[in-house]
Amino acid sequence: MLDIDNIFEKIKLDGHRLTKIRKAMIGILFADKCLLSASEIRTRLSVSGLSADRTTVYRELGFLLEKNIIKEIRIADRKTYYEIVSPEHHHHLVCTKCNSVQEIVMGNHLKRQEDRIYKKARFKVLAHSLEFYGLCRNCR
Amino acid sequence: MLDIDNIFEKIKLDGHRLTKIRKAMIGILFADKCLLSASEIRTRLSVSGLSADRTTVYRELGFLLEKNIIKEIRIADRKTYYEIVSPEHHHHLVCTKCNSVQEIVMGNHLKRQEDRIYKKARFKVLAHSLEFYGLCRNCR
DNA sequence: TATTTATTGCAACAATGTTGCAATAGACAA
DNA sequence: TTGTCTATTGCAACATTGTTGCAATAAATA
Repeated sequence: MLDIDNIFEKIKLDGHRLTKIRKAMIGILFADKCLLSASEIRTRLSVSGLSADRTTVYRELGFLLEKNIIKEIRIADRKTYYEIVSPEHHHHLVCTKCNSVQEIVMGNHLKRQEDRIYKKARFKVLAHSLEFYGLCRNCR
Repeated sequence: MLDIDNIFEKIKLDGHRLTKIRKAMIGILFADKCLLSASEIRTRLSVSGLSADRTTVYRELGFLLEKNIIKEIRIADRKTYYEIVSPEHHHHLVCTKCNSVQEIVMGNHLKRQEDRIYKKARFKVLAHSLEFYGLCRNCR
């Protein structure tokens, strides 16, 4: 899932259509390495000359989520953000001053915790969300 | 912050009033050890005979957040939940089948990661959010 | 070019959250 | 107990996010 053309191909092979809006949305999410909200995506679409209804954007996000092309992230500002699924599992460093977001890769420390949770609480962890909030290099 | 009466006292010492709704909301959040949404809190209020406007509930939640009496948690169902601030830092195990939520205490594993983040990315972590999703003991 | 149906836009709705303003009710003093 | 002050509340009105049904449109293939 590194190349945008692989994504396009996969969608077609699954019997779906490569519409202008779909291609543009994937392109926007692919190009922009930070987190984007539904309304931000919609704004970028219209900036690039493609006006899409709110409904369409949400439905397309649902489609891309289902296809595991993007994933949803909720951070402390109460909004829902989306990002392209990347091969490397990562977390986010959210600057509470300038709102910038960086990615951070963290080894398998959590995996060990999850094993412990299973032993201790009999709870089978299938996924987790971890975000760090603080001050980025520039805002410190 | 273990005793509800300490909370009441602190509020009065700060020059604020102990209204029926305020006391009831703190009582509800204090009694219920799981996460509650704004509308759930409002429902519980009216069940206990206190009808409060939506606005009032949100304003009171804002007040309690400011006073650091409660904190906000956002989990993957897109809702915002609240819980009493407890002395022990903990995380949540959210069952994706029955929606139950348990707390889990995790030592200082993340602290070590946060030091590493500072050294590596020059990002000063001030807070984090970590939730685990999976199947609880009963739903496995 | 014609056909099929996935995708889109529109209208209408639901839930969550916010703001301004006038009315109400805690807390305290007399 | 009563009066005063002002923190708190309710109401109306609004903004944002997200969803659903249905008819119109436009990709993909023959």
